[in-house]
Amino acid sequence: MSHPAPVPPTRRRAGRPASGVLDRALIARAALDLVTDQGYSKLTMSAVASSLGVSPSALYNHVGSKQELLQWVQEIVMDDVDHSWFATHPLDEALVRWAHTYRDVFADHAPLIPLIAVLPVSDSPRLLEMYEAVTGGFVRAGWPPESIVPAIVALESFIFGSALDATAPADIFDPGEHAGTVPRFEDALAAQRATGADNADAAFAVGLQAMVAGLLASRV
Amino acid sequence: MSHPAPVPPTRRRAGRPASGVLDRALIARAALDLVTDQGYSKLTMSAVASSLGVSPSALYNHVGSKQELLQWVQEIVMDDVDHSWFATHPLDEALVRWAHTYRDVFADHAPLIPLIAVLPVSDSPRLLEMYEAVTGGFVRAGWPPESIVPAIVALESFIFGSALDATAPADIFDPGEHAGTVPRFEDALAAQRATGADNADAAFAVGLQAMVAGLLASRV
DNA sequence: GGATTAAATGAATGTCGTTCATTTACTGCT
DNA sequence: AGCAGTAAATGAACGACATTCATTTAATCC
Repeated sequence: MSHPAPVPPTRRRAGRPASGVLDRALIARAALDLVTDQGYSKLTMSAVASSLGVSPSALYNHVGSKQELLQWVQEIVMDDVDHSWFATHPLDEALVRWAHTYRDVFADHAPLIPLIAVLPVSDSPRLLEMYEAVTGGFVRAGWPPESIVPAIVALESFIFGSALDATAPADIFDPGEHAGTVPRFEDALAAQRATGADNADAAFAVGLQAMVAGLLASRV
Repeated sequence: MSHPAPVPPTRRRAGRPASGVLDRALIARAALDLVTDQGYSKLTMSAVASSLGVSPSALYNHVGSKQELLQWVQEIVMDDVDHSWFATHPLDEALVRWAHTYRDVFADHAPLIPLIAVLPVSDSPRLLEMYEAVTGGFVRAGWPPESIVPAIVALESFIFGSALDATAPADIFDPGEHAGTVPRFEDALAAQRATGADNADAAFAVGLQAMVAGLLASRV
């Protein structure tokens, strides 16, 4: 999981080092590793710098801001979203596969969601590549062009929301001190709990099914 | 919109003031006003304090943290979500009404989304009240109890995702420098644009229709 | 080989949320 | 009425952070 920390035992003296110490790939990788084993709350510029054996200000020779660094992380992480099925499978199956991998990736990277939801795609070639693949799936299924983007955005919205939801504690719906004041909700909750299924997972599965079916049925 | 700033012209001296200066309602209101006319980026404890004519540390006699203050804002804002139709209208109509108001509210309060998506409902009586109303709608429509909570969560996930999406700039999908590399996507984009409809709004409408129809059709 | 540029250090800055010692007034008890 | 305890202000201070800047050193370009 985590890479060998390339912290040199001897302190580097000021001035440009003989061999390049940093570059975009190294910094992005260090950030991702940090996130992977310590979470986003520990992702600070200082922490990234120290894991690279470098002072924080050195990073700014390569990256403009922490925001930009987060975009680099997003780019890497995006690789785990599988859009390959759009070229080979029926649209509904491809959508389900895509949505599941997409949601799983961002459930592990929830803090990126508010970022990516608002990020211009031109800043992220891989995002663009993904959209091209997904669009291809709709086109091959015979969808009218003007309905494709809204359908993708609707699915993505559900995916992002579900990824956020997946990070919530399991007992989030426990009425606590207000028990008894919301009887129907408590019934429904108990019945759901009795199924043994994880609530977030069940909601995602059922919602995805519903939306895909609903979209394909209407093909507005 | 914004209330008269109750900043006293004369500086208060240290020590407990004769008449209560702060309370929960005042602080929450000040925060909401600040957000309403300056946005979340300007919502700092200092700004809230100064709009109340008080020093920042004074707030901490009433609120435990900024997080908690955000929860107070969320509670107020939640009032604009309309769940009244669940008692009076067919389930599908009530869901659409509810979802629209819910999404509109949080489109104006996007920074609250990551908070509420993970907030224990026991911390928010109004949230709980809303769930009771929504659950009532499903019950009256004859839904099996164990399917209700997942359906609500699925809809909520879509709503939160759509609210985030609504805050994105309109030209977010412009391929920019990568124009030409994603032809099918660019076609779809152009066709959508030609409809004249706002993309986020179209996506929300079509996604909501699809999910509601899909859910009601399956009633898992 | 000299000028320019790139890339490091380390000190410094500014913004925030939050804590703490201190002061003052309200409240409850006897 | 008087006193103890608590509540609610002030203002100074702290600790994280992201970010900037002056300085130093090495690579690169002409």
